[in-house]
Amino acid sequence: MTELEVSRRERKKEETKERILRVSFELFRKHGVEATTVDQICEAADVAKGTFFNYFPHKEELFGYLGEVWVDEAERRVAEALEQGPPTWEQARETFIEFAGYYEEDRNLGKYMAQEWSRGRFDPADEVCRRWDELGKQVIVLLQSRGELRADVDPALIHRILGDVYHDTIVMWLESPEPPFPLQDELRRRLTLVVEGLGRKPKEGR
Amino acid sequence: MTELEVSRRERKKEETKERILRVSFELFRKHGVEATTVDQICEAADVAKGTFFNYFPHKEELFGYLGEVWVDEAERRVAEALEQGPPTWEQARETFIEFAGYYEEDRNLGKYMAQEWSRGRFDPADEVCRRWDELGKQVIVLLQSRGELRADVDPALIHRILGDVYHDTIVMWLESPEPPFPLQDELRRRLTLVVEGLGRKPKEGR
DNA sequence: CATCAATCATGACCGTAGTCATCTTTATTC
DNA sequence: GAATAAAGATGACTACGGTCATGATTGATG
Repeated sequence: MTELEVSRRERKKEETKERILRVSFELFRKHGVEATTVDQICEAADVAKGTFFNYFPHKEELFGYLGEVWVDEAERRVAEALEQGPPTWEQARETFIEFAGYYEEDRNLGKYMAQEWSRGRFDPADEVCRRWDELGKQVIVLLQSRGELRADVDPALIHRILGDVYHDTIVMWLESPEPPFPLQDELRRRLTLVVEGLGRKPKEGR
Repeated sequence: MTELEVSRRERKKEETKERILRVSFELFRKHGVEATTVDQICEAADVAKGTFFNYFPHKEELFGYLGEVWVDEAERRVAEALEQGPPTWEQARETFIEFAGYYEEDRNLGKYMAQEWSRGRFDPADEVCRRWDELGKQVIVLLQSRGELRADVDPALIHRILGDVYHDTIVMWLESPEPPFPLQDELRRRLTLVVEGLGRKPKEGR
């Protein structure tokens, strides 16, 4: 059985990796991320500490895997939305607002993720970050070319500004006392407000 | 000499605290913040590790003192600006843009401070944060009451959005390769763009 | 099956932030 | 000035993330 199918070695590797990931997120959900130590994870996954770091060079690397799953989904949904034809601003906005639902589903983990993002721990050169970034930029360019946003402003700038507000709103929501305000409504409100300066006239004078 | 003037004890305490602060920032400037260990600081300040933590419960606490000096200055400059009469949006903007000069003066330290801010390490309940926050909000309210910003939007929301863009621009500048783009010009550009959605009409149609 | 090379697992070890019981210095009281 | 109490200084110690030389497993080869 030299190359037929996956070798036992490969299988074991996959199993170990899966196991580490599984118990990690179990512990993270139960006790929080900061409160979970690598030692605990290793204990629960029944591997030596060194083994953990063979698979994941840093504790935070674990989240790369979550991110991958997440951005896959995001790309799928955007592509799906685009099949319906070129989007209006409102449609694009709603699509991105829906992604924020992730944070509502798992607030604890979301909190950590948002922090990690804030502190620049997600390497911008990292594939997940690149893809998520690209996704936003694509949509902005498309909206510009459809006259939904003014075309005389650098799309990267628009993207960055909208991204700021998006991110900050989520952080604010994560920090707000229970019960938190409706995240998606607030996102809609803020994004709309800002985008009025980026090519959409306010619907009412001041 | 029971209560006449400060006791030797008090003097020594002050001296020690000052010495720790001084050598800390020396080392931070020379080698960077992350690269400077508490042990090194203690060595240079000639105190035991425990003593350091008597004065500063966390390594990061050192920055509270920088922040205080900084926000004092900021308050002074805003008050001074307000003496000239109620500000236009442009004047207010310029005042705040000038504060960003701090980051240009000491990029290394600025980098760390911005990171710390991003990662929410600055306790919002902390006095420095509260004061800096208050400063921004005051100016927004004033601008609104002068008709410089639309009054039908929650000032806290405007404040937050402008704060996002302000902060993010600084972070982007800190991360940009040398030589960095002109920070203050970029701030002016972005803040203006965003504020157009908050009550100022664009000067040109799209 | 025996041998060998590559790969993977292991836990002792390191550096760093932060804690704590203990000892030292200072101010007070007689 | 000796005794005492309070405040402060100290460094050994812990917890945690991360490294690395070494040993065990696996797959390939004759």
